[in-house]
Amino acid sequence: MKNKEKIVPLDHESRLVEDDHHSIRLWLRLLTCTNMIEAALRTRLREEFGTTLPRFDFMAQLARASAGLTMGELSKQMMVSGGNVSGIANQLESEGLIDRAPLPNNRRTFCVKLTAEGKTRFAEMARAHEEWVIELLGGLSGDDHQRLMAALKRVKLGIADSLE
Amino acid sequence: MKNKEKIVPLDHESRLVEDDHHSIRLWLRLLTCTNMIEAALRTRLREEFGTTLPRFDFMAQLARASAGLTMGELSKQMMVSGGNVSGIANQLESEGLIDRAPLPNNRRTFCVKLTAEGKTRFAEMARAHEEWVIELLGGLSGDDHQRLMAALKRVKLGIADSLE
DNA sequence: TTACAATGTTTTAAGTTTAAAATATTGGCG
DNA sequence: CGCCAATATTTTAAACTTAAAACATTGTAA
Repeated sequence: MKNKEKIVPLDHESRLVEDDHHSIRLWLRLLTCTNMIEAALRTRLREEFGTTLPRFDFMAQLARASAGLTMGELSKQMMVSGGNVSGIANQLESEGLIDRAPLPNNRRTFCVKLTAEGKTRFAEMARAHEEWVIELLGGLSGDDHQRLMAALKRVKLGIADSLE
Repeated sequence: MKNKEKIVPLDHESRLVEDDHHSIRLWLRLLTCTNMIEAALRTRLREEFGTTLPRFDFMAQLARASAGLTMGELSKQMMVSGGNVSGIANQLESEGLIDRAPLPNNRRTFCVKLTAEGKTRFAEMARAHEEWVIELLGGLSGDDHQRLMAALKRVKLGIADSLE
């Protein structure tokens, strides 16, 4: 374990070895970028608003759906398990930020919405969140943005395809 | 909640509304792609090898460090807490997949390595893992790969910059 | 030498997350 | 109607994760 001449930050790409397939390299780079952004957003949400990324995400889904969403829809959109959204919903409900109303035609489900206070609180967080993301991705040119969006769209479609 | 004419998979991008900044759109697309790949890899590692992503990651770090690593080095490279690697190491050790050998000159630390069985098991998993990643990213052309790698490199550098 | 700061790891307590089992409700079909 | 599969959600158990405290060892400096 000799000293390195240059200290470089370690991350998932350190896992690479010379003969790894280029798809593995791409995947690890994708993972590193996402983890870095997530870590920054998580830290700031905790420090500035005393909340977590999953809770912000939960509220963000509701902010976009003024008619409300069911637990199942929230689970799918957030890409987390049903049990997970149950837990988050319990927290947000006990803090008065969301509201679960029964649906008349189906007693298995209910309609989850932001309360008035929830909307206010989310609006503050969303403004800061947008600034942070713009700052984190601000080093990219407009061309980079467009190319990345297009390439990631193909990634997304390719993944969906490969999962049948 | 009317029927859609076409069923599309829901994901983080469902959070978007018309006036979101393009950086937000890019971030959510990045997050969606990463989550989809992670979920697929996690499921397959569990189904085919009865293991988890963190355990795979731990072994992957050791596989490329034939001289072994200390717990601290593993913690840094995996970007997780020390307590976390301790827990994973206990599991893998009790399964005989890794081995902790004392270092003669420093009794605080030890050298973690894959056992012979660990190497064998990891090699099987790594082969499958590489296939899965290639399959998941297989929809991309060589040009796409190169452009994505380059653009994500700029993303990574930009993030590092914006975090001082 | 002794004290004490620094280093390396584990333990602890609290919280998150998942997969799977359990619960409750709906809808179809004999 | 009565049964049973499908759907929607919650609960449970186990694993993961972190921050902070505890523990052990090393290095340093009075």
